[in-house]
Amino acid sequence: MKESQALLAFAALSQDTRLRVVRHLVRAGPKGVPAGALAEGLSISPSNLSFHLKELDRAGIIAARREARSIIYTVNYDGLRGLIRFLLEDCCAGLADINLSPPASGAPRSSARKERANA
Amino acid sequence: MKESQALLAFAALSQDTRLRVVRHLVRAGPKGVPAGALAEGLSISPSNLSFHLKELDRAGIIAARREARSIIYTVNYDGLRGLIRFLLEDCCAGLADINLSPPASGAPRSSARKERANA
DNA sequence: TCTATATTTCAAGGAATATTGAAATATGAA
DNA sequence: TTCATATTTCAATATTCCTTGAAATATAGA
Repeated sequence: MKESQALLAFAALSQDTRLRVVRHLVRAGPKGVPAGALAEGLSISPSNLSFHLKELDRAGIIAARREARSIIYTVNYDGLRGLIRFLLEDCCAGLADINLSPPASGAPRSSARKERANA
Repeated sequence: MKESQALLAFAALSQDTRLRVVRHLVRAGPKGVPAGALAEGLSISPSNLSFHLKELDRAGIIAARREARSIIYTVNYDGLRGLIRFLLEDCCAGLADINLSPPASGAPRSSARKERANA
């Protein structure tokens, strides 16, 4: 994932309504949710939802398919995976000092120790 | 990590200058970088850098310590870890359908298959 | 074809963010 | 204390983003 793509994705997820859309879609799974139901579920106007859906789509975080009169939105798992990988590998863990376990008390030479020592 | 905290973090990382600051600090490691050197390295004005540093700090992504006349900035590893965990657990992988390996060709019932089938 | 439904697009205004340069604060040295 | 350095704060402007409501587009059924 290129940095510019990551910027788009972060921007997409940095807005309350859009984050709620994503979580809604994640819960729904691969079968997806039609735009109308989303707007209902989140209590926002169709036009406003549409604006945010376009943003999420542009960022590669969701996908759309038409089904009769409805447009069904789903999460784009590859897109989310790419963003997580960017955070882990390209952006932030060049140091390998990041693992996902909670900061263990007996952890060896973790930078978190230094931070606490400085507080 | 609360959703509101995640929103702050995404917003913090969704801006070009700030993402560059973070990557710079990650490269520097726990010893950190003084604000002046950061401004030089990124070719932005001290005042503008300061604005963005405050934003990153507010989001819990960096930490600061004073050392004589300089203020040394470091990445806050716990903060970044928290964000990655939010993406993996709280936000997006409730489905467990996300793992970090690239979409394998023989992967079982991955939603990516459905997406390609619909393209 | 005409009508109803589902959604998007567009334009306008309002709100939040980013950039700039000047002034303020904190530290250390002469 | 006075001066120089390192950084932040502030106010003004510029830019980008969000919301709203009205009009446009696409689909399906009578």
